[in-house]
Amino acid sequence: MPLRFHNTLTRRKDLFEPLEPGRVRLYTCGPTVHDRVHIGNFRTFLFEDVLRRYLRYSGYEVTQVMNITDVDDKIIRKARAAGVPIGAFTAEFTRLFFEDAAALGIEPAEHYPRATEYVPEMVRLAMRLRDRGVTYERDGSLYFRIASFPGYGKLSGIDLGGARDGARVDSDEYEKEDPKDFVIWKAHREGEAWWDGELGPGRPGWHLECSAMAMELLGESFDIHTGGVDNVFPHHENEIAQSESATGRPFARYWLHAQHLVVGDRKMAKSVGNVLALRDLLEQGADPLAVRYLLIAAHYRSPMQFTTDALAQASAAVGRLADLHGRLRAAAGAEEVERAGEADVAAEAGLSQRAEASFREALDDDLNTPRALAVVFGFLREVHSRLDAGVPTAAAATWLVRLREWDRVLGVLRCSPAEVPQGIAALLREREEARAQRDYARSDELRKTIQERGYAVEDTPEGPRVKNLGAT
RNA sequence: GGCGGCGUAGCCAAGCGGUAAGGCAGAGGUCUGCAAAACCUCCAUUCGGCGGUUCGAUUCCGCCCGCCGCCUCCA
Repeated sequence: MPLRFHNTLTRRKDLFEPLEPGRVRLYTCGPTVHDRVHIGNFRTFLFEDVLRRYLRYSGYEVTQVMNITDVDDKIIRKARAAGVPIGAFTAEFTRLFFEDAAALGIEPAEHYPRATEYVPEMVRLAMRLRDRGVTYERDGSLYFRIASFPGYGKLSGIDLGGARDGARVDSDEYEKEDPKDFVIWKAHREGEAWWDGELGPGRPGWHLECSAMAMELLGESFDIHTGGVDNVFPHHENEIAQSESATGRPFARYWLHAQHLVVGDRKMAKSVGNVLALRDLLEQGADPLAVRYLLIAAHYRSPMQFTTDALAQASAAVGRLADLHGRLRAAAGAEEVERAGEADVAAEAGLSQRAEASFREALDDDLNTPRALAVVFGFLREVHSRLDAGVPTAAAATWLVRLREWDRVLGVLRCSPAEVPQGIAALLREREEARAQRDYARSDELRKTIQERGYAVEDTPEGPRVKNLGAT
């Protein structure tokens, strides 16, 4: 089954073929660490996480780069306002970003380059552009002349010819030949961070960062470049212009863009004032796995509504998956599971194989996570049904393997077995005794006590089953 | 004004030419000391509206309505 992605460059679903067989080089635009990253941002990062996970699931070795932009206008302004050195300011928000990313189960990328650590590379790239004659200088700043790049606009579809009515022009900028020309190197201004070098005192433009770091870590041409839709223009368009002007080679071959998370019909954004950080939701008692589930439950190219109601629904869905996981684990037994191990595919029941084929088919089709989840739930129902009918544990073991394999991509399964504390176990034993003696009043009272301590008891033919209600 | 996207059941959300996936919520049932879980059944003659193309359209085309994003830093 061929893997296809919707490519912003071609506006079609293109067959995916990496430059180097078996290996994918992926550049994902990361956060600018001037504030806490909100869940709208995380929608994109989770899309990228599922992307890398599915590429690996499909057998590719993945080299992912996610940049951390740790110097820009906003950072400089905010750090100064806070009276904190820029380095300390960004270090804190970088730490918080990694903390939230880990809570959401985002797999670490191979590289997290900081812009401030790649200034020499950026200067080198800027020099290459200058040598090519596609730049010009104004008051110590270096600008890229977009008129020099015939392919300008191929990503975003903007038409260079027409003047831009309604487009505002940054009054802060110095005179440019064309309003769309962009800065490569910003001349030093009093009180701002700056570097010295061949280009004179100043700091790199934002677009230059990504180009330089991508080329440095992935090569001049690589496979996939991703980001939010709001990056298509001008950021990604400019990256292409400067990168391809410098090298004369294609930059990224597949451009994938995630749609926004929407709250009350507006995109979630600081400027709108409707942002929610992961921490806000956790403080309201949300399960990070439910947040993860919710954010990958819609296709990445569709705008997605965020409501607390939808989050509660996601939580219920995650709970059902956890229940199936627990039931399979109990049914299979540790020993069988280990023997079923790796990918005992041949021994798997046809159910698993059919479901696996559908699962891959869904994700091969431009990473259709909602469809993949529908497959998982179809499997869930069928497995429960067969378990109700009393299947042999060997089959349960293969199903358990199947479910866990899928979770390598989805990452929504609770993996901690939720060990039952001693005190709870004692209460459970006591309750079982009461039930044996048909003392149901006592039994119900004990259930209530156990529940107050955060555990739910469910009676099954094989004995009581306990669920950790506050589990993460 | 230019470029792009969205409008599918109470809610979230797939499908995009062959007669509406999945989840949540809801109703009935099986099971159960009770409860829960699980399972079974039901829950959009209909996909913002109006036309058109077609044997057939939620899916293609046109127009209209509502909404959003980018064009300035932005996931």
